[in-house]
Amino acid sequence: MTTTTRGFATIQQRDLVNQIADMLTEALLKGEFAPGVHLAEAQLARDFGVSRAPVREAARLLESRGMLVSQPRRGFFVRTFNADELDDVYDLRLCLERHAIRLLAGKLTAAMEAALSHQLETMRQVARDGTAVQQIEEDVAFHRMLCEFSGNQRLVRVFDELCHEMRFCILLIGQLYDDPLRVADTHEPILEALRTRSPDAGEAALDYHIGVAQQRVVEMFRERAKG
Amino acid sequence: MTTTTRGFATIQQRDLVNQIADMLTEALLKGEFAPGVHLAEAQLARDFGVSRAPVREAARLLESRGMLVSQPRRGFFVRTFNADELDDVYDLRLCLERHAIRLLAGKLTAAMEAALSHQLETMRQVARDGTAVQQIEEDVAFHRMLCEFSGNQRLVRVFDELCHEMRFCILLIGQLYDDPLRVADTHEPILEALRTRSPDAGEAALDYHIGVAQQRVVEMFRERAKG
DNA sequence: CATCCTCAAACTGTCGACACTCGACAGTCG
DNA sequence: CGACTGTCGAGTGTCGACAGTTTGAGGATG
Repeated sequence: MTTTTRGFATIQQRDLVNQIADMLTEALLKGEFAPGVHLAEAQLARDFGVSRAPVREAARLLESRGMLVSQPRRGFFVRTFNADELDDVYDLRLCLERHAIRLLAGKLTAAMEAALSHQLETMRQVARDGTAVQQIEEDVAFHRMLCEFSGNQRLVRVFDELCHEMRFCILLIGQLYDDPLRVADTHEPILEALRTRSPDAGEAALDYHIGVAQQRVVEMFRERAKG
Repeated sequence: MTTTTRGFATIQQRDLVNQIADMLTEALLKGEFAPGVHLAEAQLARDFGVSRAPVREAARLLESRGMLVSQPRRGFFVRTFNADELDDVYDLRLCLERHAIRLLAGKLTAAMEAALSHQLETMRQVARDGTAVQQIEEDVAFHRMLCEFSGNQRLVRVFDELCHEMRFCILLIGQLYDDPLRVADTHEPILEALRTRSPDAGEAALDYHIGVAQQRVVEMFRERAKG
């Protein structure tokens, strides 16, 4: 949140490209476009009431995020995931977070610990009275903090990319957590390992935590593909 | 394959966007644009003899690859790296390759081993009578194989992104290897560890190999920034 | 009935044009 | 002399249009 010297919030003059990208992203996450379907630029441009140029650029943006794919002279299509690709995403995510927690264990500050604790509390809160989307977002936010606090910004960027793809798949599945409060609790061992500055315990906790999620999500995704 | 009215087979007309992206990439890697410099769309369009639209899209592509950055209403600028960012890239790369070699150790086939051996031989060849660029490319190719053979395609994609950035920095530095043949040889322990299916030895070999490169490259980069 | 061909509609790739914004510079006022 | 304002050129954001390509339907053909 930036402010001027007078305290006004700066005018957020976002360009059309980002607005369109956000709206497309939202639509994709809501499942309004079936995987593999063709997105016609002209049609989208009409829908948004703009010309094709910004739509094209927004589509390129989403392509770079792995949500769309393009074929020359044929245009953009909604990215299709198969269970193996999703498995790769989780595998890579685990790789990143293990690394992050190993780095973090050696440099955890009181402020970081407080932030993580607070985030865990937020997760428990939305586990009780929040939507499924909120639960997922707060969950992601916790893991993102681990990456941020690791100090490797490049790692955070990749993590964000992977999250986009995971969200995409998860919201295709529909509801994810059967017992959100229990899911929130399974983050406690990770934080506990960090408190004791133990990278090995941290890795182990992560392995378990993400492994369970991976198994569950990929399995559900595989089922959905059949049905 | 398109043909002219005269019936001559014309060169496969690749997308302008990709052609421009490739030429821009090449120019960037050659250091023809100083880091931080502003790239004017209209000027580039004139240089390439095309309109601004494909230039814009190519620039977006390079932005997603981390070689350019854009500011709203101001356009595209050549990405500036600082030594810390480069350090992050190497750190992440090591993280990926460690994971790859761990996966690979459990599934190495004879064909994979042969391919890696062959690549190592190629590296020795260009170490004797190749250019610095060739040496770097064959080196990268070896490491890329490790990622590919790991079986995680998503990991390969991230590796490729990181390589783009590393090339970008390395060719900014200028010459890298003082003794290319020795550098090629330091890949042998990695392959040897794989032959014995030992993930731990593989990680250790990688840690050493990449650690040395990281230290050297980042150090040289830091020096260059001062001088 | 299956296959090939023709053709029109739809769509993408590219272009040139216009409006608006940003930054620099000179001029004005206190 | 310093700060503010008006103006101007450069450059981006967006648009509508055109040309060539892809697609799919429907008819012709074996």
